[in-house]
Amino acid sequence: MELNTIIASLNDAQREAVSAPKNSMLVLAGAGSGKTRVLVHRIAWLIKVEGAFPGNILSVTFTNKAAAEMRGRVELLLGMPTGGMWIGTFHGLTHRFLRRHAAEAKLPGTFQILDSDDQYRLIRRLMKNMGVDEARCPPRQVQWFINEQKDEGLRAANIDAGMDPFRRQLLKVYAEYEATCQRSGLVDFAELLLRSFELLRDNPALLEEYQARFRYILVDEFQDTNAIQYAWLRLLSQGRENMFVVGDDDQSIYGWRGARVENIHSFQKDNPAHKVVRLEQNYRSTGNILGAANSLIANNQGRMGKELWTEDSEGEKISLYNAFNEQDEAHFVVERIRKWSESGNSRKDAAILYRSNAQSRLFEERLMAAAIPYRVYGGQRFFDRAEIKNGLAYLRMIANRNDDTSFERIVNTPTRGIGNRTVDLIRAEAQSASSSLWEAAISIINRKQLPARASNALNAFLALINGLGGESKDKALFEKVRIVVEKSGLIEHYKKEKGEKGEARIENLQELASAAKQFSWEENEEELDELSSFLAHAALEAGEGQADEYDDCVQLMTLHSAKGLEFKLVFVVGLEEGLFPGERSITEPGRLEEERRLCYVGMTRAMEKLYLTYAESRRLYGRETYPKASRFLREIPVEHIEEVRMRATVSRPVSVTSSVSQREAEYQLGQRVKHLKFGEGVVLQQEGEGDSAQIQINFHSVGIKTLVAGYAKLEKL
DNA sequence: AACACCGCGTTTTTT
DNA sequence: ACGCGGTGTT
Repeated sequence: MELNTIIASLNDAQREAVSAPKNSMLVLAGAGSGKTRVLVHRIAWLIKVEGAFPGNILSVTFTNKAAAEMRGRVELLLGMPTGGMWIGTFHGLTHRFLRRHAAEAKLPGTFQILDSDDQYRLIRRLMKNMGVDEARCPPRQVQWFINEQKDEGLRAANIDAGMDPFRRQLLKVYAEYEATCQRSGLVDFAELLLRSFELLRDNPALLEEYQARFRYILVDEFQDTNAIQYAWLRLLSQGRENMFVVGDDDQSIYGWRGARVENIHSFQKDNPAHKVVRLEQNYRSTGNILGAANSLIANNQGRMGKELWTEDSEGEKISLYNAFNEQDEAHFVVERIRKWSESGNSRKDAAILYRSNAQSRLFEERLMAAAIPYRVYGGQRFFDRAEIKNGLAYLRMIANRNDDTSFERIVNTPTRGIGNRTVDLIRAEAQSASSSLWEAAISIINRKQLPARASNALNAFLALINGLGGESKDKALFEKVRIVVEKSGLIEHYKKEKGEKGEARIENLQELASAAKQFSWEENEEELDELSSFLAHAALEAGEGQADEYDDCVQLMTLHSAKGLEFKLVFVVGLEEGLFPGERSITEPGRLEEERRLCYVGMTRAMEKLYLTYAESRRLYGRETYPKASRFLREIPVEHIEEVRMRATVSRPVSVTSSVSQREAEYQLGQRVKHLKFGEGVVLQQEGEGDSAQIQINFHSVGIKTLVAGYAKLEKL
C-alpha cells in the first residue's frame, strides 16, 4: 500500500497527528472532526511506515461498538486481518489478559464474570448473612461504593475506615465481598481492570513482557478514562512516551461515574515529550450549529481550548421553541418530524434527545398517535433480561455446579416447591461447611434434614441440573442452549405469564439459542471451553437494547447515549432549569460544567438542522412545575437563533372555553403574572372579557386560583 | 405461591 | 404520577 492512501485523504491537522514521529501524542479531537479516522490511519501508519508488527499494537476503546468499528476500519484500510493486534475495550482486553495469566493473578482458570446485576445480588446476599440492615445501608449504595473504590484502585485493606460508622460498615461489606469473590472465583467489571493492574505492578517479568510487546498504545475517548484505567495504561507505557491518546475535554460527560478529565493533564505531565494536535475542522454540522455550540462551551472554565469551524455554509438558524407545557412540546416536535419526513427525508435521520429517560414517554405517545415509527435507545440489553439471565444461569450451573449466584437464581425458578425455608437451610449449611450451595444441598438431602416434600423438590432440582448436564455433554453450544431452554421448564413457566410479556420472554429465550449459534468461537485464542467463552461474551457484551429494529424510524435517546452519533435533524428538548441543567447539577458545585458539556454534545450531533425546545410548565413527579428557560439558551448568541413564534395547534392542559379565542384574551395561556398577595403564577385560562373576565392562575405559592380581572390587579411579567 | 398493599425515590451508563 | 420492591395476607 502506498503511503499516499494513508495520508492523502486527511486534512493538515489530521495528517500531522497520523504521521507524527513515534512519541506520545495528545489529539484534542472536537466533535465531528474525524477522530476515529485519525486513530485508524495512525495504526496503518505505524504498520506501513514505522514497521510495527500487528502484535505491537494495543488500541483501547470504551464500548464494544467503538472497538468493532475500529477493527473493521483498520481491516478495510490495511486490507488485512487485525488478528495480531489487541483492539478492544478496557474490559475485553483485561479479561483476555487475566484469562492468559489466571494463575499468576491468583484466579481459578474457570473464573466467571459478574455483571452488575449479579454483583448486586451477591452483595445483598452477603449483607443478609452479615446481618446488615438494608434500610440503613442500601445495597445499591454499597455496590456503588465498592465500584467507586475499585475504579480508584483501592482495595478494602487500603482504605482508612475513619470514625464514621456508616463508612466502616461499607468497608466491612467491601472486605467480605472481596473475600467471597476470591473464594468463588468471581470477577466483577471493575475487578478486571484492578486485577490486571495489580498483576502487572507486582510481576516485573510479566510487565516487561507486555511492555516489550505493546510498543504502541492508542486510546480512544481518553477524557472518559478513570483512575485505574489510566494507571493501567501508564504502567504498560511506563515513561516510554508511546501513547497516542485521542479525546475531547469538552465532551467529558461521565465524571459522575469516575471518569477523570484530569487524566489529560496527568498524561501531559507523565509524557513531557508529547505533542498536542487539535482537530478543529468539523465535517458534520452547519456554521450556525457550530457557532452556537462554540459560544455555549466557551462558558466553561479551564478548557484545553478548541474552536470548531467548517467549510460548510451557515445553514439554517437554530430554531427555538417555547412550548407552554410538555404536551405542547411533544406535539410540536412530532409535527415537525412529520413534515420533515413527508418532504422526503428518512425518519432515521431525525433524533429526539432528552436529559432523562422519563421524558421519552410523551414523545412516544405522540409518535404513536401520528403513526410514525420510532425506536427508543437504552433500556434493557438482551443479555440483561431476566429470562435470558435465568437461561444463562442454567448453563452456568452446567459448567460449574458450585456457581452460587446461579444456584440462588434458578433453584426455584420456575417455581418447583423449594421455598425460602429450604433455601435458608441450604445457605446456613453452606456457610457452616464453607461449601457451595450445591454441595450443601446434597449433604442436607443425604442427612434427611428436610420434610419429604421439600426434600423431593430439592432432589428433583439437583437431578434436573445433572440431567441437563449429561444430556448436553459433547453437544454443540447451540444444542446445549436449546436443551436447557426446552427442559428447564422456563418456557412453560413464561407461558403462564399473562399478557404479551410472557410471549416476548419465550421469544427471547429462543433468540438465545440463535445467539449461541451465531457465536463464533474460533477467534477466541484462550484456553477456555466454548460454553464458558460464550458466558463471558454474554457478560461483556450485553447486546443490543431492542431486538426488533425497524429500518426507518425516528431515534429517541438520552443526550448521554447520543454521544458519538450524528443525525441530520436533531431536537434537544426540555431545556429548562431544574431539568437541563438538572436540579442536582445546579446545587452541587462543579456539576454544572459537565451539564453544559452534555448540552454541547447534544447540539453537535446535528448535521443540518437543530431545534431547541423548552416548556413553560411541566408535570414533574406528579406536580405542576413552572421552570425557567435553561441558562444554556441564554448562552447561545441570538444571531444563530430563530424563535418559532407560531404555536402549534395544541392540546391544552385544561379545557379552554372555545368562545374565547386566544388572540382576544388579554391573558394568554402561559402568561406569567404577579399578584400582590399570591406572588408569581402562570395563567391557565381566561373566561369572559374585560374587567369581568375570570382568570384561572396557578400560583407557585398557593396553587390554582380563579380571580376576576378587574379586582385582581395582576401585573404581567 | 399468587396477590394486594404500602412506601419510597425519582439524571445520566458501559462493561 | 408512577413504578418498583418489599412485606404481609389468603
